Amino acid sequence: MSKSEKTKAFIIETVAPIFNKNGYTAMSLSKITNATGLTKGAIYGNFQNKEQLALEAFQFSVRRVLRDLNTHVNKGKTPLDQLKNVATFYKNYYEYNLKLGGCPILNTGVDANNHNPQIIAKVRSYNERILERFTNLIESCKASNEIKKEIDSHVYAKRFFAMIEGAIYMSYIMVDKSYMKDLAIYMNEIIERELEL
Amino acid sequence: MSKSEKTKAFIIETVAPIFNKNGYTAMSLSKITNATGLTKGAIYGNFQNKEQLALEAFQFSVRRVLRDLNTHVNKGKTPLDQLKNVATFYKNYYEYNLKLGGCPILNTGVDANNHNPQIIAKVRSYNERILERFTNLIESCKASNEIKKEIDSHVYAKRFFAMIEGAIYMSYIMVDKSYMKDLAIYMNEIIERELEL
DNA sequence: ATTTAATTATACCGTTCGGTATATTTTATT
DNA sequence: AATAAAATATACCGAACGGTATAATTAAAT
Repeated sequence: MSKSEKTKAFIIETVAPIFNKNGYTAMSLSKITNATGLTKGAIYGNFQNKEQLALEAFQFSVRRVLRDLNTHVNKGKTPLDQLKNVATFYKNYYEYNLKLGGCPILNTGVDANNHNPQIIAKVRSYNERILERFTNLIESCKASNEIKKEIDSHVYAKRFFAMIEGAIYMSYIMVDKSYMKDLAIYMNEIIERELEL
Repeated sequence: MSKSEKTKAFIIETVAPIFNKNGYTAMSLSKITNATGLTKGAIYGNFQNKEQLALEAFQFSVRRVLRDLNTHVNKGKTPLDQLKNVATFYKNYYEYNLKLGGCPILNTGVDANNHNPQIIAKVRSYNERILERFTNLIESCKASNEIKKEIDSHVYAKRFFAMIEGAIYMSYIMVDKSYMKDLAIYMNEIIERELEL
């Protein structure tokens, strides 16, 4: 790992929470240089421009979430266990993202919408991947004979994803992690009541 | 209605969508003067500063939503009808807020969080009012013997509100109003399956 | 150890930022 | 119609904006 690769990574890690908390426009270069202790020369030596840095900072934040979500989900032995692990992952999501200043998918999505086409395209693409992952999980539950065959997996994937983002919004705005705790409970209830055989 | 009251109202109406789409920081005074066709003199003659204008623009946007929601809910004859009307109100919420550039409660909340204490306090206060309204509606359904007495009205108020905001987020980010359509269907299902006697 | 290349710091660019003092225009009052 | 008051336009402020050219420094290669 070269020197520049290290500082590049350092800049991204340091800037990611600023971007996530303040959004693109309010993430000024002075905030970036102050937070990193570096000068503009170092920043522009490692990134094309502010937008490129914002994009990589967002990717850094969201990849961490997706990696940890995936790790947690994969601990489940059967597809149904894995689906239920989606719910339990979000149980502590409020605390999990406190340092970052909230969920990058929610914050960056709302911030970039109507505003920054390149970044919102990335958000959309990540959301599609997550939706696909949820859909496939539900389909796998059908294949393993753990849930009802007549369930529309895409409809439920969308419902779960929307419920998750809604709970995240509420918990961070109201400073009340109980939204995430209840989401885990309720999602599990839905799976057991509506999906399971 | 005096001249200044008219222009003040005009400025707020014109600026509200800009603020809702771009957020506070990106709502620059040049955008404001361009959109209104007025000069800074007119703006600062009617508002203390940018923050005050942003606050009044947000209030204007959210009051419209709350007024229309209330009107629609009140068309229900019984409390249960009214509760179900909450669901149907959001069925067309995507189209309803298209011109505004999305839901002010979602956009302004996420934009102002970690950022603007005064505005986020307003968002929080509106959210509390909405939560209270939902809770009271569910309580009324109990009083009119339309739903189960053992239902925790506060828990369901929070669930519904979170589901609503989540669906709004998804619909606007993914440019897919089906999230709102399905929310209306699913919320109604939940009421009938889990709440009703 | 010297040279070369990569990396970071400095100083500056033009532009835009939010905000204000004052001049001008428009509206209301007499 | 003349005057007073209110509302808007103009011109400007210092500061901060994103970005760049170049100088200084540090790291890697010989």
